[in-house]
Amino acid sequence: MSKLVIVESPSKAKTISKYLGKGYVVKASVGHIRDLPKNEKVDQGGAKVDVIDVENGFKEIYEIPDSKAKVVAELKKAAKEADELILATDPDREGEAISWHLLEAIKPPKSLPVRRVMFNEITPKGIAAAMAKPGQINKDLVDAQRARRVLDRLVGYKISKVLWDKVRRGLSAGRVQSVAVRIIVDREREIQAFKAVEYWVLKGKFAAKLPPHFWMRLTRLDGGALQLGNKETKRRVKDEKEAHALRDQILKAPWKVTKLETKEKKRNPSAPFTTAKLQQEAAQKLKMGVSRTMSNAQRLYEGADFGEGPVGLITYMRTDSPRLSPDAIEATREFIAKKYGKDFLPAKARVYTGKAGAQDAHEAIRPTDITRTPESLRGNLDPDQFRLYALIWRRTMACQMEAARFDETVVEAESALKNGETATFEAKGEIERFPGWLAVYRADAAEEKAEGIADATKADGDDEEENIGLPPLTLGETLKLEKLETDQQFTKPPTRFNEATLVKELEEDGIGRPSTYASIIETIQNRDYVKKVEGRFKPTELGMVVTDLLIQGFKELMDPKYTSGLEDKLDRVEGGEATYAKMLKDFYVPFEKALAHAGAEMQNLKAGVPSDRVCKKCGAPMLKRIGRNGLFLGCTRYPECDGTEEIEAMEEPEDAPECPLCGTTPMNLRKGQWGPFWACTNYPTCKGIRKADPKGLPVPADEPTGEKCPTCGKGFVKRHGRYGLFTCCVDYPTCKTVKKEILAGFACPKCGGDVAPRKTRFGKIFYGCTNYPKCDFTAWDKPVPRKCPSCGNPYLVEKTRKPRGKDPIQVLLCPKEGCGFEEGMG
DNA sequence: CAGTGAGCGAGCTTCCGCTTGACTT
Repeated sequence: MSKLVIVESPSKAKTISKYLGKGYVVKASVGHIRDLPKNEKVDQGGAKVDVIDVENGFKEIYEIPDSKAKVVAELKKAAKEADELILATDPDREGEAISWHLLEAIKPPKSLPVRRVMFNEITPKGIAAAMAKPGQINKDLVDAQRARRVLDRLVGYKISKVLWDKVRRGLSAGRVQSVAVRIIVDREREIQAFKAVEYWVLKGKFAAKLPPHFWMRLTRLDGGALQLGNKETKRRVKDEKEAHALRDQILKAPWKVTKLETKEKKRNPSAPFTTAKLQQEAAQKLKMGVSRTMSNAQRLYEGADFGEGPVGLITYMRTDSPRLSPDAIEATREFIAKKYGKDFLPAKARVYTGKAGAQDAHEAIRPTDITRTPESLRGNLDPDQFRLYALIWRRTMACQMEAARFDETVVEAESALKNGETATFEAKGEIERFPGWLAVYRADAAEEKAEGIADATKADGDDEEENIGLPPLTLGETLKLEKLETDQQFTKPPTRFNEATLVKELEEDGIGRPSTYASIIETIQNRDYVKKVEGRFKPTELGMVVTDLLIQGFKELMDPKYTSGLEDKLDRVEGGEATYAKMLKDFYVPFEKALAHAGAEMQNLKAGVPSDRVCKKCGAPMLKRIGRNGLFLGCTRYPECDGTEEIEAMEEPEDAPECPLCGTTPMNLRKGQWGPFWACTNYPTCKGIRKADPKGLPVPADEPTGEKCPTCGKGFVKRHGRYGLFTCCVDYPTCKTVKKEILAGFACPKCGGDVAPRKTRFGKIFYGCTNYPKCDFTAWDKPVPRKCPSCGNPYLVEKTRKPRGKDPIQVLLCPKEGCGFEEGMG
């Protein structure tokens, strides 16, 4: 007999199993095992049963989803064979609920002792300490999770239904996704409302007694700070005239050093990585997207095999805490002392604590063994994982090292101008006195450049700062102004969010969790609320309209601060100050009112909502409406007047084609019955069109091959069809002559006929014999006429393999069952 | 290939968080 320990993650189960040794069986729940049913339930009589019984204390139904049936069955079986059940799910709200659900699902006999154990750190010491003081499930924490779950379901499903009714079926809304879209919409509006302000920057090149020459900027006029960036200040050199007048005055004035100050400045290292910080840094320095970062991190967490079974290389990658275990701090300090010397080690360990709202179930993301340097892993990891590991290793090392120290010198030169104003030039110079933690980032700087890692020392500091080499100077020393430059500048609009900066924003407002950041980004794009333009999020017209409607109808929920308010309420449930039912009732009463109001009053895009546009045909106002092809403007007098207009011009790819009939360029991208196509700008005078693929990219024109069609005598062309390139008669499809080279001469292995690409009714492409239905040969992947060197099968197939975190690769493999032959392509 | 918007109304869409593999017409 043994004790059954249940954790959430299979990898964690492996590690803990190793630490606990004999007498324990460690298994994983693989996340949540029960959930609210996805759809409405009906009882035996066919009557609807509420998943959440609002009238009855919000009593909810849970079920085990099909995908989890196997796991639960296994856990049940293991529990039967155990003499003790130890629930060791994560030490947070969700983890507590998983433990409770496990008990409810496993229903262990009364005779089986059940204990709840919390591992705050997966180290031998941490686990031993946790096992020594087991407790029981905290029902208040479970209730808080239930309340969170039920509230999210009520909000998500009920508001989504309102959108189906008012805008379009299939749309969705939720506490997290709708606010994420709102943040992007708000930023877009700021950008639209932004008006650039002109300002001029004056820079002077000065010479002192000793070289080198140095540049100073004019920073103040009559003591008032000048505008030198987006930040508005008292004084602004507003145009060329003013800049040039100032220049004339400055050139005539005498200059000397009026201030010379040198101060020591310290720069401390950043805290260890949380999920959000890792995502930001990986985006900035490795140009790695959020989901790629997470899958690479997952691989590092699951570990690599160095011959003694897999070893996890980093701690858990979904965490909101920058906390390090005492063991890890100790090990890191030891290693720093050994590698860099005592000078680089602060007298006391640096301690990082999480934000107040953080759930702190896991440590920061750090290497499991700090002595495992990136160098020692080179060649054992694939490039992405290596770069990510190096990023994590350095950040962890640096966080326990001494501050970097600089001497910062500020120089000022002041002079009274002829017009009575006092002008001040200023420059800052910086000299490094001690590198401290920067040493970690410098070590292999050259090598990393080759690997495409941006200069890591810069990102923690400010890019704006100018590093000017100042000459030795003395106070009162005369300076010669050798050159004066005037630069026209404009204030810059705010930038759109990219994946990492959006996550940063969400994290700061407490919206979403480390495990969901990547999926939030996916959802808001899948729903067509936002799309990426040059890697940054731009709301679609749909996203803006839906956001506006939701703000009208559900103001509180759409506030970025809503989630933090919710957290406070959940804290009260966790603390036993409020019950599950009370908390939900307080939320639901006003919510139900808002729902009813929205149902009755919310504008309906199908019926049309007023716009500020006027019909070009008849002058009547136009309505913003939604149809099969998205949003458009339609005349209020429809059907008497059928005037319509585009709202959102389609994204025009840069290489707009030339009209094949009249040569006009560029053509317009239009939406037609069968998707986008290119139309001549002179329509309807010229009716030239060009094909476009579903994304709106122009399909290359037909290329004459020089051959003659044997059927009609006209020329043959290479044409880009739905399934790619094929050769056919120019008159296709009038003349249906197609050259039989669809699959590079590949003959059907069953009947010797041709094989052509086909589409299933779901749109998926497969390859089938042209003699269908007489011959039923089909293949999912593109067949290649090459005999399998392993089993002799008459053909191989081309397949794209997508290794996690890596770029997809093309491979050739044998389709025959059990053969397994595979080779890489090019 | 220059569209889309009332009319009938089956059965369907959708949330957030926790965690990893899976097998299509």
